[in-house]
Formats: sequence, C-alpha cells, structure tokens
Amino acid sequence: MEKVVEVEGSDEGKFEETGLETSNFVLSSPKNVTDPVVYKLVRVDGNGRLVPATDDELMEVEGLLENEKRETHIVSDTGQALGCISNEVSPSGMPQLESSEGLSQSENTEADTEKLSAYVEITLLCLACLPPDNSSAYVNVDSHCSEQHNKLPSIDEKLQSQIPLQETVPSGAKSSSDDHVTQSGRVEECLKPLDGPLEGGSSTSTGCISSKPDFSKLKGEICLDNLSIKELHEVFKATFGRDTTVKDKLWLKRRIAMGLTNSCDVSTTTFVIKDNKLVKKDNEDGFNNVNLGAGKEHLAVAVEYNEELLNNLSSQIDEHHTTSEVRLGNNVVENNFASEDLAADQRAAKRVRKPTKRYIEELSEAESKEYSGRSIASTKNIGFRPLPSKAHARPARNVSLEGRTVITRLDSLGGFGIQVPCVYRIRRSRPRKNVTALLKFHPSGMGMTATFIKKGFDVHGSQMDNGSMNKVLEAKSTLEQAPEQVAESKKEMTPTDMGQNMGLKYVDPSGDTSDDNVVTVPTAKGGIRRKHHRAWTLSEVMKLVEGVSKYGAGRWSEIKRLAFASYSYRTSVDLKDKWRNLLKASFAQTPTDKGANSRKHPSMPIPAPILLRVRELAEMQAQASLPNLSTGKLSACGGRSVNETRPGYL
DNA sequence: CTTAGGG
DNA sequence: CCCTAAG
Repeated sequence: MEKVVEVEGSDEGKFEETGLETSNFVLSSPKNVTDPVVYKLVRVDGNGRLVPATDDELMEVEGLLENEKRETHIVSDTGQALGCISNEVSPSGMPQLESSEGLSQSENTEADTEKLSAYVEITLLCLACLPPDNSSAYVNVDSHCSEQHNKLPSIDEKLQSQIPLQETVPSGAKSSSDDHVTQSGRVEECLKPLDGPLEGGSSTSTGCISSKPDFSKLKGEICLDNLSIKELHEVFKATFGRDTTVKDKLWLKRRIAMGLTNSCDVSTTTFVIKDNKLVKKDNEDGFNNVNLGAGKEHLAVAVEYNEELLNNLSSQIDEHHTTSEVRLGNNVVENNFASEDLAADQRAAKRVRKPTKRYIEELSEAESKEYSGRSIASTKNIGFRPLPSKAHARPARNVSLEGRTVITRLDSLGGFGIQVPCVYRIRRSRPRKNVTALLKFHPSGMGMTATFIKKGFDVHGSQMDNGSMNKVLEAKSTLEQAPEQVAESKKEMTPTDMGQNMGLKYVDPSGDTSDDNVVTVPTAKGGIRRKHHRAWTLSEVMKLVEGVSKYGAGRWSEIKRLAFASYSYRTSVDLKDKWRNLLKASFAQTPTDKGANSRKHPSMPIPAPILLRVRELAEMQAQASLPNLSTGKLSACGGRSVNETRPGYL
C-alpha cells in the first residue's frame, strides 16, 4: 500500500534534512515576519510538549547543519514531513531522545549524528494555521499543517482505495465539469499541487487520476459554493480521504479549499478553486494571499493534539503574560470539550504522530482528575458558559516581551478568545515557584483542585484570579503522577568506555539535547514539585572540575559562564551541587578505587582519576581558604596551585 | 543575582 | 535536584 516511499535514506538523513530546513528557515528568514504563516523552531521535549528552541539549540542546529549539509541532501523531500514526524517516536514508542541520549560517546561522526537525532524533534510549527475562526482552529492546526504543508503522501492512496471511481461525484457537480472531462488530470493536480518538484516517484500515483472524483472541478475550477453539506462531505472525503462529522458548511468549504489549494488563505467566503488556487471574489481578511505553494521549504509539523498545543501555548504564555493567562486558563480546560467534534474527526483520520508516553500519562491523569470532578460537562455547557469579561475577543496584536517581538493573533476557540503567540520564548527549566505556592495555598491539596476549578468557572473567575487558576490547572495536569518513570537513560557511558586517565577527551554524548527529564516528586506537605533530572555526563563533570581548578570553587557563576556556556541547563547552583557531591564522593571512596567504579548501575560511576583530582582541588582550595591562619597561605600563593588557581572561596 | 547549605 | 536564607 504504502508505495510512497519515503526515501530510503537513513533516518539520520531525514532528520538532518529536517533540521536543515527548519533551521535554515528560522535562521535565515527574518523576512518572514510579515508572512502570515509564522514558523517557529520548536523542540518536543520529554513531555511531548513543544518548547521553543533556545538560542543554544538554534546555534547547535545551525552548527550541525553546517557539517551535515553536504551529505544531507541525499534525501529527497518527498514525504519528508511524514517521515520526520513518524520518526519522532521510535518503534518502541519511546521518544527518540531517549535512545539517543543513551548512546555512548564515540567518534565525532557518531557524536554528530547523535546530536542530530537529538534534534529530530526540532520542527517547525506553523502557528499561523491557527485560523481566526473558531470552528476550525484545531483541525487546522493539525490537519492543515500536515496535509497542506507536508503533502502527506497517504492522501492519494486513501483516495484511490477509498473512493470508487466517480462514486462521489455529486449530482450538483458543476455542469462545466463534463465539458472538461478530458482534463481530468487536473483533478489530481488539485489534490497534490505541490508535489511536483518535491515528490519523487510517489507522485506517480498512477490510476489516481481517474479515481479522482470530479466534483465540480474537472475544468480546473471548482466551485464549492453551491454544494450541499452532503456534497461537501463527499468532496471532503475525496480530498482528505476521510469522513468528517463537521456540519459547518463554511468550515467544510474552507477545509476543502485548503486541501485543494494547499493554501492557508481560505479566508474568503467564496470558494472557487481554479488551477489549484483559490479564486477570491471578495477581499480576504487579515491574511494576504499566501499560497504556500512551495511546501518544500515549509516543513511544518502537525501538532498532534490540540491539547498539547494549547497546553504549551498556555504554559508558554503563562510565562509572560498575565492577561493571556486568563484566556488560556479557560481554554486549556475547555479545549478538550470544545474541540471534541473536530478533534475527534481529525484524530481519527490522521494520527501523524503518536502521543508521547509522557503525554499520555499526563492526559489520562488530567482527565481522570479534572473531568471526573466536573462530570462530563460536555462541550456545550462550557461553550455557553459566560466568560469572564477579560476573556472577550480582542484584536490581534503584537506584544513585545523580553525584548522579543511576540506576534499574537486572536483565535477564538469554542467561543473563548485566545491569544496565540507566534513567536515567543519561554523560560525553560524550572517552572515558577507559583505552582507549589499555589498548592500550599490550597491546604487540602489535590483533591480540592477539581472543585477549585469548578468554582472558578461558576464564579466566572470573578474573585478568583484567573492567572492562578490557570496555574492550578497546569499543575494539576502534571501532578500526582507516579514518581516512577525515573528510569532514565542513565546508561550514558559504561565505565569501560571511559578512559582511566584524565587526558582523554570525552565527547559529551548527550550534548545539548535539552530534554528535561521532569519527574514529579511528592512533597512532605502533600504538595508535589517537579524535578528535573539530567544526569551529569562525564564530560560535564570534567568541565566542572576543570572550571573549579581554573576559577576556584565557589565561583560558580563564573564557571558556568565560561566553562558551561554550552550547557544552558546547568545553573550555577547545579554546578555547586555537583561539586559538593563530587567532593563527597572523592573523599568517601577514593581509597577504594575499585569500589568507586564497581558501583555499577545507578549513578554514573565517576572515574577514579577524576575523583582524585577533585580531591586534590578540594584540599587545595581548603588550604587556600584559610591562608593566614597557618601555613596554608604559603602553599596557596606559592604556585603549588593548579593552573591559575586562585584562592577559592570555599 | 549569586552563594551556601539544608532537605 | 529543589528551596531558602543571606550578602
């Protein structure tokens, strides 16, 4: 069936290609600012959430690209998106990152590929696909991106296999169609206009042409305006290879139009498609006609779940804007219901990417808690609930946050206004303390959250600070997770891999994969906090040691800045803590060299040499810290020091 | 914000 | 790793 064939290339190839395009795009096109379709370099972190890539990552990617570029292009573009997406999750269902992180260090080449694979999940998110019209918000995010931008090859197949010839030809087909039967070929083109250059052999969907129903188009012109809902449904099915339950005519037309034109710009009210383009009879709104014709350069990833997207957006926005929180606070909760139809629809049809394990957990968790409490509140009730005044629609606008321009657009979902930032940056790493603070605030803990939220709704968020509510929700969804799942890929490097002498240069395998391993940990007060865990790699440890030797223990910020510039996730505090542990370790087990390394599985065994050096440094610094008290001073100043060791402030 | 220390 | 107190 799947004749399509995504290039046989190696996975790496695809990744590379992917990364290449994305990053190129991002890095090299500030011009796109005006483009209605805004892409953002994102990363799918361990949670399965999308997180804006950090500068580090951008640079990383860029760098990698430089290196990989040459070999990268071997891969054809066809189905790239699909490949990319599907590859995000390894067959085992585990995020690719895991495996990559677990890889042991090795040659540079391997290290590089590893890094690349680590970036597999960096994809472009087409936020602009969030349409201004509420009804199709979700669908667009998901389906649109994948279908229109990526041209999933499967569409054709579906058409062929599911749509008997002519079967779907609506009676209302335009009369003109008959006249141009000879041009039936056009039909196919309509479906997959962009494929041309990009698509390799896949476009050879042989019999496809004939199988293609000829709605009112055969002539290259399709008029959706006069079709009935039923007909639209058929057209829809023909176009996307799946049924839809949506009864909204406008929505259907729009979707179809998008499908046929591969354009985001279907904001018109008249739907006549000609030559793969939407013929506009009336002026378009907000968007200019931007036919993403060259889907090639636009690698967009379909956001699998609206929840996912929204949650991300919410959390991200939450980081910046309190006003945004309000809207999101509601939407995040609602979206599950509000989008039910559409979501279900799209979900059934195209599950491009399997949800992350993590995601599933969160979702189910959230569902069991959240939804149980407020009964199956159904989509409608919520939708009809009066909104807090603040949540009313507001014109899209641009906001500048943290020195970055944040382009926001207003989308109303299920009746709620929501501002979606198209370009933003969130602080990754630790969540603001609010979460826990909130929990404390609510003595009874978890159990209450449900009611808490409900109350919030009933009161229209009057007394309740919407912002905090949002946080509660957010927290709730992640809380109460079994503290398990800690079994990270701590394999890192096997003791044997590590040389026994310090001189060895270790390539840090995990590099800057920046996937936060977040684990929730129950707290004494019934609260729960998130714990990021990121095993220290040998190279990191070495850098740390080196840093301490150079700048002295205690100057963590310095060390962080200088020696750990590339490890954005290690804070000075982390360094300090790690050093503390190292000291402990070095003094505790140095005598038993063997003992140290024999310490098998769990914690990464730190090679004796390093421990040794740690101890040396420790002693040195210790002495340095108490200069005048005794003989220490002499030794400290007297060049006994390592390198430029300065008296460390211990 | 950076450190140090406790948990 | 997180949190908090202290400079």
